[in-house]
Amino acid sequence: MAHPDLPKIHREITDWYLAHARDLPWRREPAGPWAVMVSEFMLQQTPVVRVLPVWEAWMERWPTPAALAAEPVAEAVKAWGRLGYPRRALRLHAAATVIANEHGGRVPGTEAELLALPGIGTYTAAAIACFAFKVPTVVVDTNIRRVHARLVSGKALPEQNQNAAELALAARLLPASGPEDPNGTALANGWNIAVMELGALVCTARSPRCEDCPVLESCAWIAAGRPEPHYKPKGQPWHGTDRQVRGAMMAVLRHSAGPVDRSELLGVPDLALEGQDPRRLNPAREAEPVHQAWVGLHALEAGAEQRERALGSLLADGLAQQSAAGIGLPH
DNA sequence: TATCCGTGGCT
DNA sequence: TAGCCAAGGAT
Repeated sequence: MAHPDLPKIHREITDWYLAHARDLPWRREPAGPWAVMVSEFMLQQTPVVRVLPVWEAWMERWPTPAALAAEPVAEAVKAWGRLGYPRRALRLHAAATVIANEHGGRVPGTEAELLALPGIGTYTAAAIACFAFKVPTVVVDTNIRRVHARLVSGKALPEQNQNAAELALAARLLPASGPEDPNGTALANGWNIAVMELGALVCTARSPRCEDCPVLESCAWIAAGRPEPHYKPKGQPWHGTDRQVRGAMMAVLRHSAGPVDRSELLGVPDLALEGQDPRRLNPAREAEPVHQAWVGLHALEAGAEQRERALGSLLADGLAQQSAAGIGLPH
């Protein structure tokens, strides 16, 4: 698409958004910056449908950064549940603590300030600034990159690593300010969220619903005959990895009332103890999450060395803490 | 810069 | 079914 009719594309995509956008709670008034920030942390690499219930409970319990900062980080990790990447819970709690202590309890509104907070990188800083503070900035996430790659560059997928050219393209595509919107605020905000939503709902990675696309006629990828990706995406191994072991250990820690015995967490189950530990082996309590978490951990094929390594990394990350009582969630 | 970091639904 | 993929960040 050498000379895209940008005003036309802007109108088609923003009109599509007005008609088809999901009604997400962090987009509703009066959802404030904290609501947006919590959603952005949870949405890092996690689908909306899994975030929704956790976000609702989180905002109910911790309606402000100060409320979260006032509680032990273990509570954040437990409330994070099974969203995955629990380090995000640590960082959200840490960011809330900085906000409470250094920003008067209010989420800062500039990208530079946001970028300085733990767990906030380029994307999240831009997203919070744009969505919560209406800053007309360039937002680039995986959805937006994919839409741009297809619509403008004629490729099936964006490059594996985001590069300067993509950022420049995103900046070029941003609607310019007009007489009714001198700062370009509403236009930029509406455009960013609309393109992201289009990528999430229509211009999806695997089975794009091109028949529902508002800019099908302008799409360079369609014009090129929908060529295949020019590379093979790298897989994300799981079975047998340290991550799998860490996940199983975290499940045990999340569901345990207090610290657990280190050797037990590492075990290779001690058959002599079976039936004696009410936390994990009492048949009457089989249905309890903590029991299932223990069973899941012990069922892994990982050897002692790998379990040691996984636990060591959890301790190093601050997701687990060692005390005289054993291994528990951080305080 | 390449790799690591969870979880589960979908194709 | 096995792999792919999801509003990334830190190192």
